[in-house]
Amino acid sequence: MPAPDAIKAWARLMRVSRQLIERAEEALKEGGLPPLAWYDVLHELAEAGEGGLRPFQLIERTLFAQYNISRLLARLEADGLVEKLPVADDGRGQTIRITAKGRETRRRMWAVYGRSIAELVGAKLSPDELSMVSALLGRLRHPPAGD
Amino acid sequence: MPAPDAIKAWARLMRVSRQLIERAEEALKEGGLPPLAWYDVLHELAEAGEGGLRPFQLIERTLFAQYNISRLLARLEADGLVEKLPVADDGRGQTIRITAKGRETRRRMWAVYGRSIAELVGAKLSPDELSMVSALLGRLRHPPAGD
DNA sequence: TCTACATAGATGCAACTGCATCAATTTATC
DNA sequence: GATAAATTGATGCAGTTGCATCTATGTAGA
Repeated sequence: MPAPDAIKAWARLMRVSRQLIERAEEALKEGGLPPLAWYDVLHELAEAGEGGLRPFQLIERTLFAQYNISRLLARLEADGLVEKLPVADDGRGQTIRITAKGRETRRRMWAVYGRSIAELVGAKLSPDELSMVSALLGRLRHPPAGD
Repeated sequence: MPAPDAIKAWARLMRVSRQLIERAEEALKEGGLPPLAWYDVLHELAEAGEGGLRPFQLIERTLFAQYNISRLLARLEADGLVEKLPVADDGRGQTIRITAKGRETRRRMWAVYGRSIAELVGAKLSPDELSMVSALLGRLRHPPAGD
């Protein structure tokens, strides 16, 4: 039903993303570091700064499922990488803040993860091609991204 | 460490692929159909025809882990979608062949999956852009694909 | 205010994944 | 041909995910 061009692009997207994720996970594992999902959360929290983020904000940003974030945060807390603070004006919620140890872990992960990105993507395409990829994929996003 | 362009392309790739997979899985689930992974295997087996495929060939084609294929095939067999045949010249192995019911399931899955591809990708980019995506992603593959 | 409804987050249970390892062959080496 | 090494596929166990549901709190409407 879809055009052959669309099927091919879809297939490439599926296989390449799977392959790249696997490579990046592998590199982290070899470095004795936590999986990619931890990085995503630590990254968002690091960017958020001292104010931290509510779990539901992490869900919006990372696209992880609610129960997934809930348990991931429990593991991160157990490892001392984040802390859960009660939030003043909403008794249901909590604010998640990254700890110093969390920042350190994120830094060590980035040393490996960043290298993977550089090798797997940065070294394979020219700057022009990279921004072309970003632009085209941005159109596939929901909602579409213009840049 | 990687260039900002590379990071952005990577981030887009990660998020878009996650999002698209989720949408496609969702559509299948709503149709009361099995998950994407089943389609991948049934598709390969349907293309292989009566000769079938060895599990290790499926691993090469789909990039699933060995234990994953092993158990997925057990489920497919339990559902009567594939059959396992002993292979003459190799006592260790087996040949997996899709059944009529398997072909039928694949067809019903494609009706939904194909529509997802058309909507999520085919409708978002022009034919030129689609082949551009395929070409660029092909370069990220290992080994790189030329076309 | 009382009741209904919505939202934030956690959790029991079943299914699935990842890891390590196993058993059964086949292939290579001597 | 005998022994070691490699390959094929399965599986026990622990950790994770998905689903449904639950508790607790907040919000809206009569």
